[in-house]
Amino acid sequence: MRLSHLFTKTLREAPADEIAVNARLLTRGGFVFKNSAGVYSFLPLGWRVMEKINKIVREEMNVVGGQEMFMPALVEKKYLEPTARWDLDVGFFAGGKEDKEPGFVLGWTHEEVLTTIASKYISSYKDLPFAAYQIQTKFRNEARAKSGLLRGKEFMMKDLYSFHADDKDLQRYYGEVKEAYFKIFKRCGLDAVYTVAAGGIFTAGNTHEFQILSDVGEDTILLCLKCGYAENSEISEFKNGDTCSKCGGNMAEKKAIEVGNIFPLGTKYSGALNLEYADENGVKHPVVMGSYGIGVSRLMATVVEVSNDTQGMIWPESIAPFKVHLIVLDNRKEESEKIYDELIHKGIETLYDDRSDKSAGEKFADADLIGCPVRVVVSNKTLDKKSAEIKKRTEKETELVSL
RNA sequence: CGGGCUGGCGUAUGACGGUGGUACGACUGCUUUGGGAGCAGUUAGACUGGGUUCAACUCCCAGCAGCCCGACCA
Repeated sequence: MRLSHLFTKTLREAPADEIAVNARLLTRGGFVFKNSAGVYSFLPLGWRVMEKINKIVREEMNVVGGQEMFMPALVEKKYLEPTARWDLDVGFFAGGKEDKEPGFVLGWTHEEVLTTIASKYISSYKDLPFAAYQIQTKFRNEARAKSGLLRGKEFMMKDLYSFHADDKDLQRYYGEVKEAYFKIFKRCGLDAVYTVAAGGIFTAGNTHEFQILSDVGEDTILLCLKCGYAENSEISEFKNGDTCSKCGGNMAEKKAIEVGNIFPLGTKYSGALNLEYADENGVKHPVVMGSYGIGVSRLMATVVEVSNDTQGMIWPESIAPFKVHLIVLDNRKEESEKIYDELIHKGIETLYDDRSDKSAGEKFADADLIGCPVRVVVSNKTLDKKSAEIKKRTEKETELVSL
């Protein structure tokens, strides 16, 4: 991609009304555009990052047998009435202007929708287990959108749902998804803390969250500094400084960003929506379910929050919009075009700053802001030595490589 | 949803209640290219609606919007 063709531009200053680091940097870099509070567009650079994250998520979901699908954003009343979730004050209700009552809600979760679909196809123990997921925009009428992309009214989520014959099989699968989640966050450059939490409006039992330690996080967790056991403060009986009941270590209170969560749902939804299967003896049982979410847009913002410096974002290679940011100085276009073609030919994703009306300093500043892992400079200075200069975003030193 | 703060070009600011300026940015052209270049030209602003006043960007009220705190929260 040539910077001269990219329709977005970097901004020298962040908008006055963005405080959160993720929103300031993503906006300045031209990754996102705030349309309304808590409602963002993903611009070409931001969408590339989003799709890289989604690709990682897909790969790991497929490893645990997740079947990708796509469900409607418009969820009709009849789906949520059986579980008494239609009247919850969570979603944006939708209907025609002349309708007396809204007939739909913009989907804020899809347990009921998929359970209803599954009930048409699942009837025997032979049909179980299975798991399906989607990556889709979710809509929640947040009373208070905040912190840039960390809490929005509209956001990207990966939601996986699993269906089992019994609780034992659910627990087996739950463990597999847990491991898949750790891999996803690791591949995105994040260390997640597995945290015991409350079920909220999804289940009566405990659930588990994946938390990324960060002072801007809105969750507070109690984390054992020795064994890593963690509980969300909303259910924890630990206090800062207490002794860990698992290993005797020290429990520390930490702020964290919740990037994922997994729920052993049991039969709450299958029961309400008549999703049953017949066992080997022909006896019917409700299907046992689990659901598993990752806020993928929040994940992107979280990476920015934990990986940046005064100059800009620092993307891990796995999700960077481009691997290489190629800069040409002194108008040495002929040479830089050749290098660009070569990089593209080798399949190396390259953002090429071919602009001839920008100063060297501005190009460097933009490269630092956008935060691709490797910067390559071609200039009189490097070409005199028949070379190009390479610098990693995470390092200060540059090195010359011959052409 | 309760509370607070804020509301003027993209950003930062100046103007006593009396003709809305300036700097940076952005745009056009030319000259430039190793850390946000130079010259010239251009662009663009008082959230909305009421009220007070001879006169409102300025004061008052309401609404709206944004941010922040809290409540809430897959």
